[in-house]
Amino acid sequence: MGQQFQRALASLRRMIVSGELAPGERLTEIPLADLLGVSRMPIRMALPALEQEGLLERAGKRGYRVRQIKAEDIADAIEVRGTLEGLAARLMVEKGISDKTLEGLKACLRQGDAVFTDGQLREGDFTAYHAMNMRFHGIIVAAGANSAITVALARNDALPLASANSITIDQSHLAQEFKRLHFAHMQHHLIVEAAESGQGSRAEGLMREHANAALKYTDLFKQDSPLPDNYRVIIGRPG
Amino acid sequence: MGQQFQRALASLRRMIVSGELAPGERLTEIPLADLLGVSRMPIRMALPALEQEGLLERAGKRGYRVRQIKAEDIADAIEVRGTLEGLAARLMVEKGISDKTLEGLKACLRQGDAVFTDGQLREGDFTAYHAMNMRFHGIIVAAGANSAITVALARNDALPLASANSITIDQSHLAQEFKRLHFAHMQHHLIVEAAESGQGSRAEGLMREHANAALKYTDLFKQDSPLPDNYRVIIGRPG
DNA sequence: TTACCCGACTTTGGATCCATTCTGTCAAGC
DNA sequence: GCTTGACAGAATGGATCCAAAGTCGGGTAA
Repeated sequence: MGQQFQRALASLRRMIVSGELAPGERLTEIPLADLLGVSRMPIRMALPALEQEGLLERAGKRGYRVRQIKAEDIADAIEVRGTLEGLAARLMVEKGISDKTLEGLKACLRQGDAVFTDGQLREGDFTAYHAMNMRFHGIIVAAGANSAITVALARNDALPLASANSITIDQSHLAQEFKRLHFAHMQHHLIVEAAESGQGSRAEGLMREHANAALKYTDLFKQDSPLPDNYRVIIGRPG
Repeated sequence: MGQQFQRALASLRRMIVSGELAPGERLTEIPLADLLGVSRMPIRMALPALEQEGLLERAGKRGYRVRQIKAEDIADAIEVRGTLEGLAARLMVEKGISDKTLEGLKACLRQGDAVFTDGQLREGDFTAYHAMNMRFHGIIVAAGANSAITVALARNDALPLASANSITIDQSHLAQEFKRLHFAHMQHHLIVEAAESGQGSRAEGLMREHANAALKYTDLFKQDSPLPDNYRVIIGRPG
């Protein structure tokens, strides 16, 4: 759509996710318009969009407030993500996995292997893993060839920490985090192995379990403040 | 939100679902505003909302067009619905089904039994079944107590014929349709039996399969015209 | 002193106006 | 004859204005 609308939407989204707009804070159109230097109109378009994304909720009959994201919300979204991605994995196998898809997945495996085989942490390892991980999940969802899954996942992934497009790293325990991602990558291997063998149901189960690789960090949200400084969030855009 | 917006949204939704606005038809704001007797503003709010619901799609950089709903889209949405409702059923069992929930489900079973036990068709049977069916599915989703499932299902159900809130009846084969619904109701019985016995995984599988009770009618959409006259669609609102 | 009602102010929803951008058509040039 | 470019018309995005609805506070009466 419009330039101003896109800018307002992106700005508000960023301010909410970063905690600049505190959970529970009431948002009214005019102050936001002044703050962002636009008229009320782009704000009026953006607020319902952010409500759709689950970042805002209506405050009574008038106005919106920033939604308090609870650990439970993220855990719920991760469970749904695992279920839907599991379904996609099974459908991918049942419909017959194409050579191109299989090659794409194997390329992801190789890229992940390259990160982990030298056994030591290097600058850029996390972003490299993250990029590969997004591709891996994206390929499976696309190969599931079910439009409703794609749509449902896109909406479910609006909660940043629930999405396969973001990973959260505890920078004060890098070695441990490295092992955690390594384990997740071994799950990638098993998923591809199952898919290649035509084991759709096994692929589904593995994919479901794999979503839990992110679950550990939902505890962080039991505090109502933003993430502690030692955590780093990497968020990417699908595709 | 506003009165005019709600009216515009409802009117447009009805006109799209009924085929009054043909699939592929291009929608521009001013003619729609004139048609509904409102200003452009409510229309401008309604069109993105209908795009979110999957009833419209963007037509290039300017304007929207009515989305062509394919049989495949509905089949996809039904598969996702079965998967998510299955997840809800399992969670309901695993979290411990409450007395109130169980009693609600059993009430649905009794209401359904009342429809089928006298063995003959009566006026209002389909609407009675439909009301019960909505409650049954609603109770299970609510008892799953996973907010992401609720949200995902609400969005997935925007396609009318994919939702548990609508049933489609072939009025030229009423006796056969009666049997079809009877079979679906027997699945309800099995689901409750599994839930009561703590068989979460069995409940999940049954619920998944149960979604297919609606699948038969996706063939109807292979024609690009609206439904034949002998089909009757009953659509309800959840809650 | 407390509860209820009335009024003023704030905020949102709707309409209209203006500017920008896109699209389609027609003509000219290659 | 086909392609490209320019111009005109139309549609959208953004801003401002107006009306209606809601909320908050104060005052009065019980």
